[in-house]
Amino acid sequence: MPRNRVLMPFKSPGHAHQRCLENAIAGAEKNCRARGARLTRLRRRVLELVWGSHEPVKAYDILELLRREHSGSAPPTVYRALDFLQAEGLVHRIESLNAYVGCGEPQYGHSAQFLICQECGTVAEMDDLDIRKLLSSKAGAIGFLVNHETIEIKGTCSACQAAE
Amino acid sequence: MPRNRVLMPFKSPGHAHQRCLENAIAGAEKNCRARGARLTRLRRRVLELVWGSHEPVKAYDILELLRREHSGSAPPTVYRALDFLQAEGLVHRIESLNAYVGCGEPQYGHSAQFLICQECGTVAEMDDLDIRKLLSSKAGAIGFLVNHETIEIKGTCSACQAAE
DNA sequence: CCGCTAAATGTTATATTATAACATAACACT
DNA sequence: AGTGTTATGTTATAATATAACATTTAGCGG
Repeated sequence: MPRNRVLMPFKSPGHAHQRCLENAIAGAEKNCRARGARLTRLRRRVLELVWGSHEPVKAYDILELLRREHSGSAPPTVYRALDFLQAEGLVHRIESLNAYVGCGEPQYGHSAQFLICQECGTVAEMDDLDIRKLLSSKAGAIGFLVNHETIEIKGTCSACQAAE
Repeated sequence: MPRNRVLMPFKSPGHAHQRCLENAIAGAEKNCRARGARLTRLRRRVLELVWGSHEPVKAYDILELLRREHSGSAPPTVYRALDFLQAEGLVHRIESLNAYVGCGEPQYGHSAQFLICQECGTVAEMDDLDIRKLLSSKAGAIGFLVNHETIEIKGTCSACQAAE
């Protein structure tokens, strides 16, 4: 496995999202089965809604969609499902946006680096060992032991730069 | 100026906080005067409250303190002051905590890296060029142009490690 | 100093995000 | 089927943040 990868690239012209989503769900099913985690109907549906795009999705937007399918949905419905999905590493929370994105490479509680395009809203996920190593070493230089990283980078993706 | 620095170290045993706070306020006054920004009574007071400790302070905690001094305080009072202070680089918002910390080295809109101790709540601010360069280069590798970084690292500070 | 303008603050209301607490239902295991 | 556990439903409320408009204050040219 390459040590530095872009887990979710910015949409290429030919991005087949239906396929992308199906892969994500299938992967999630497999992962959960392997670990004995229960990816229930509701949780899977929330995962699908988060994966609806490569843009961050807000909890209350998910709620609104859920309510169309099942009127008994309420905030806890969504937040509990998101908590589960996060714990399983199937989605990530973008702290600076109060929103959620699907994870391209589920891994129990791993952290990653997010590139957020301020023009189109698309988010790419990197999982770069060099970055983690450098942060760890810089923190270590003042005796700090790293447990978890939140790295969210805002800027302009290549497609949007080209479009200017 | 050294290119990599820890702007706010974890509390050393002898940390003289009164002095630290006074320096911060004096520096802010100077900075604002130099730039024609108006550090009003209210804004300065909010800055003092944020600098009350090296732990992140929440907007509504500031509000409660303000109300003891002036009953006409309301959420916008606090959020406007915080917006100003952030714009001037005098405080930073910690996205993952919905809270604010004073900035040790005010600089118009600069970004930084935060080390947040999960034991004692103390936050240290680093402003490390190597980290910025690496992030920029890794993002650049997929054509992404960086505008702003949010880097918040949670873990254990050296004092708390020693105390275990 | 006066009056004008722009900026800051006051005030009321409300939007947005998230969790507590307890009831009910579904599941997994014997 | 019985029982303990996990998930979901339901109601209420907490915590965070902003909109919109009124009033006050500061800066500045005259």
